[in-house]
Amino acid sequence: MATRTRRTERREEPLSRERIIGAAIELLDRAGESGLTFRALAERLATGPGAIYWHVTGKDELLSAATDAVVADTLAAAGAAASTPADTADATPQEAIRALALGVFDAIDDHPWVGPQLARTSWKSPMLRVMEHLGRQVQALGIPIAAQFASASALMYYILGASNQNAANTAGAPALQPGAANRTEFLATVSAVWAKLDPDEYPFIRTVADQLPGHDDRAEFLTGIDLILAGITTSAATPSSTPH
Amino acid sequence: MATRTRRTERREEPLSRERIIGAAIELLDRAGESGLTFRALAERLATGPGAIYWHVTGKDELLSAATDAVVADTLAAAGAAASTPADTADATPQEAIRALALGVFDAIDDHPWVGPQLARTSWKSPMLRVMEHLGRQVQALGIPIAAQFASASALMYYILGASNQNAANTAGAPALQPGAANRTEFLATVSAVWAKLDPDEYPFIRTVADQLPGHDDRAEFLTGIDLILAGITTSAATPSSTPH
DNA sequence: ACCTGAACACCGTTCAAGT
DNA sequence: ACCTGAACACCGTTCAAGT
Repeated sequence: MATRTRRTERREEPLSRERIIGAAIELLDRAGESGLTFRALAERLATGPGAIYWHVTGKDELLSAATDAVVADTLAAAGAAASTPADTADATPQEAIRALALGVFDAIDDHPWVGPQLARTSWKSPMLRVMEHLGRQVQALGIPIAAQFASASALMYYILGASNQNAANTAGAPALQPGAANRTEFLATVSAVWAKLDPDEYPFIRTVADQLPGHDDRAEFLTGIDLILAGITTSAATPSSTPH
Repeated sequence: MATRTRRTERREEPLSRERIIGAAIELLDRAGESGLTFRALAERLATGPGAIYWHVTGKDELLSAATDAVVADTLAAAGAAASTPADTADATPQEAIRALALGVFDAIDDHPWVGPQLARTSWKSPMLRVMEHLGRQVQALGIPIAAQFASASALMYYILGASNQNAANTAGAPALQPGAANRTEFLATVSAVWAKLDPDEYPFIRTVADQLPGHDDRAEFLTGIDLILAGITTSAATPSSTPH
């Protein structure tokens, strides 16, 4: 987790890139991407808007740095949890991948602005870091080299997309943020809307509508991970099984 | 494909929601998300900024409508191509899913702003439409009901994430947009950067770096689709194979 | 009913001026 | 070297006024 700083900054400590990024993360967590403003940031840091530009080139770099910080924290925590003997003796690659995936899932749930930011930043350092960790476990699974990149990519994109969707759903009920109660309420609402869709246009969505309310988001997320893991291992066993 | 309108609008035809959305898509395609401005839009439509608000509630709705239009066009085209006897006699569900996936992939390649927009919009109509089409094919595969949603979701998120990444890569070389030559050049540059990463921090990325330049993006994308399809079918054959 | 365009309250960013 | 804060060039959105 990113370091929590006090609401009102003590002005004695000088401005620094680190403090700016920390304050930016706080603003983003509380008010979303539109909440990050150089003026709001300056007020929070008890300085002027221009001062920030001495430590940071602009808003883009600030957003990247904030995203990078969150992801780095997440991977450090997930990596430690997976490889420390304190957890489970020696984790299988599958277990390590699940732990990694859940780490990203929870991080994006805590910081909903991170998802869109990751998707936007092409192959910059945060995505690279996640890919690196996933790729090592894919290698540990014994997947042939030629299929490793595709395997890690499939996991990566699923993790990013599902986490993003989940975070967007959570933000969908704008009243209270962390309440688990109103999230299930939100899902019930969505389910009701789906059930009323045009049967000719949305037959599949309708049949699936009543499964929605009971879902545990994290469990459902892991189901998808397992599904892709199954695809990775069986595809490696019988290479190029399906022609295109 | 969305209807191309002339650069300078003939001012005889009255303003309409449809014309506004068309002009918005043109602006987005040419200049990206930041290029869509009510002032630029007004100039293009030979009117004032305020006029647009009579047909559209605001920028958010305009962006949603533009995204919806692109996705609707794409699905209409992909659906027709997959189900028409003119193409191949009767397509298997796998082939239909690949066609659908490629349709979205190409659409996001043509309209890079669509990807982030789709990811942002939770379970609104464009995503729902894609899910519906994917879900029908998943049903056609004979997947049990309980696993259908997870299967369609995995496909959906992979498609969205991979298409997005590809579009971001294409936009990464800002000089010429459609040139296939400089995209491979871009990948060569990325590969070179990856090869020089710290061996202790990025062992996996380094081993994978030299595979990057030769890749056909669309083929690589389909490899991932096939991998997930393999997971879907084998998971259905042996339910809950991997515990969590 | 539909359009105009000035005006309002914001932005990110710059930069002369201070310490 | 680091900070200040006014100023610039933009935004999305509103709204009285026109036709």
